[in-house]
Amino acid sequence: MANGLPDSGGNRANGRAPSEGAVPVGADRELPVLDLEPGRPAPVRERADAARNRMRVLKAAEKLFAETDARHVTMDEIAKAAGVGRATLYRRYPDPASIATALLDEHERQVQEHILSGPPPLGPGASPADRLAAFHVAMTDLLERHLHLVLGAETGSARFGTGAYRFWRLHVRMLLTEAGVPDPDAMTDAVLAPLAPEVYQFQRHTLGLSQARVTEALVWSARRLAGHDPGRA
Amino acid sequence: MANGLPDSGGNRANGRAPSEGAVPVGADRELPVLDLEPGRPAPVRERADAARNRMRVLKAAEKLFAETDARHVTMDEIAKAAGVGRATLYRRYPDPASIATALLDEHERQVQEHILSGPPPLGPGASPADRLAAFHVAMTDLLERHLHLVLGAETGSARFGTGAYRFWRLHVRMLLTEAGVPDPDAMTDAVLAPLAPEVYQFQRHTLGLSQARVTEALVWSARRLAGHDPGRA
DNA sequence: CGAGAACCGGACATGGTGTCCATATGGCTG
DNA sequence: CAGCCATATGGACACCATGTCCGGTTCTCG
Repeated sequence: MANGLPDSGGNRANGRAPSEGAVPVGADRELPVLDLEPGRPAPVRERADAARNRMRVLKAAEKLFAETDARHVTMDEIAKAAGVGRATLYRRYPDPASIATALLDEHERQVQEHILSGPPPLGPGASPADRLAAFHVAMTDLLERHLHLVLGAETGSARFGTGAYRFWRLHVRMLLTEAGVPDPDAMTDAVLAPLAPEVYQFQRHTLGLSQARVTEALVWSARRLAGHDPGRA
Repeated sequence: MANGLPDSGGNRANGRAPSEGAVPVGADRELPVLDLEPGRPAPVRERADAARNRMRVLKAAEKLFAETDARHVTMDEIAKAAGVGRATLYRRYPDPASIATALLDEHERQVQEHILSGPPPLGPGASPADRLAAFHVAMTDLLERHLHLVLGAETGSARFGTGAYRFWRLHVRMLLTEAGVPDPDAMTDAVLAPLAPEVYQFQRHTLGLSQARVTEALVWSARRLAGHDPGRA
């Protein structure tokens, strides 16, 4: 997975607000995430040792996020596990969340591409209700497979600063608009809210619900909200 | 507000899970929150200086939560602002969240009482759809008035450990069941998710939506989900 | 093959956490 | 009313995590 130079260029600047304003570092890339250039060869050619270390870091972080509570993974631990110094880590990533984001990036991008140009019902062509339902299926699938990373990357309010969230938001807003839902701007975040990683974790692991039940509940609710409405109030 | 000895007895033990299991301190009180005994006079009589200090702490914390980002309020700041030592704070509250919880407690309790025995549509007597709609109105009202406290108390996954959440969950689950919604256990948390303080804050202050729009979107969606369904799938 | 740039990681300063213990204070009893 | 004991108090301590800096090392290009 971490073989396609996932972040050599500048995709760590995807919008997490560290604390108060003050644009982090490289505030180019205004696009949500989405920047479909398969393999641009990095601005100045990455040094071999740097690449090797980045891979080690990514691999170690992946492991840590998976094996321990992703929300309490620390830069120190990652550095130790990867066998590099902390400063080396900070050179590339400002915090654990951005490492999780880097690991998550390609998976999210994949879903995004399917949404934009894949086959229906996830891609264009189906009815808004069907697309919204398919979106929920895809998202719960993503959550199920990479929950630890999502917990590491998009917890709490950080979620809303993510480039990924901007993308999901745009998409859902469009679907709700097409479906004729009253106030799409206000509805969108309500529709997206159950996909917060904390909610999914609570349902799956505290409540013990199966993935299928969670997914089906969301699908049902998607259809109910965006489906043809035979005379609503 | 903080005049009725809001927490002299033992309501700080309302279920926040600090990190990993290990029941905090006073694991009596298994009830959600709800413990309607107007003014039981505290186990052993609280010392006067203790009472005075607790009031000072509560007042200072309230101010801090309101004036600065509630999620970054620290025990140190509260102690300094209240003019007491840190250890004094720790004696009563394990972390800032539990202080926010204490401040929030009576407001939430009030809503809970209205739900249990107030007039319809919030209280018993109305249709499930109407009650769910009224619930959302009451909740957004609570969020609007005390967002800073909720952000301090129920952020991220902490929300789910709260006694309050258990109560809301029970109530919504019942309404959804009555309304004939398919899998209430899975639906409930999806319905509750948009009421997470981070979501509300994002809608109100990042997006700039009015309270009315947010509320109405939730009300619409509540009716849509729990309303009479002319032949659902 | 050598010079310069990029990278590395140990060390430092800072700030928050949670706990301990000697001291001060309040409430009860004789 | 005085004295005692339990409780409350807060300064100090040890720990952990964060970010940053700088001297030394390693790579790449000419």
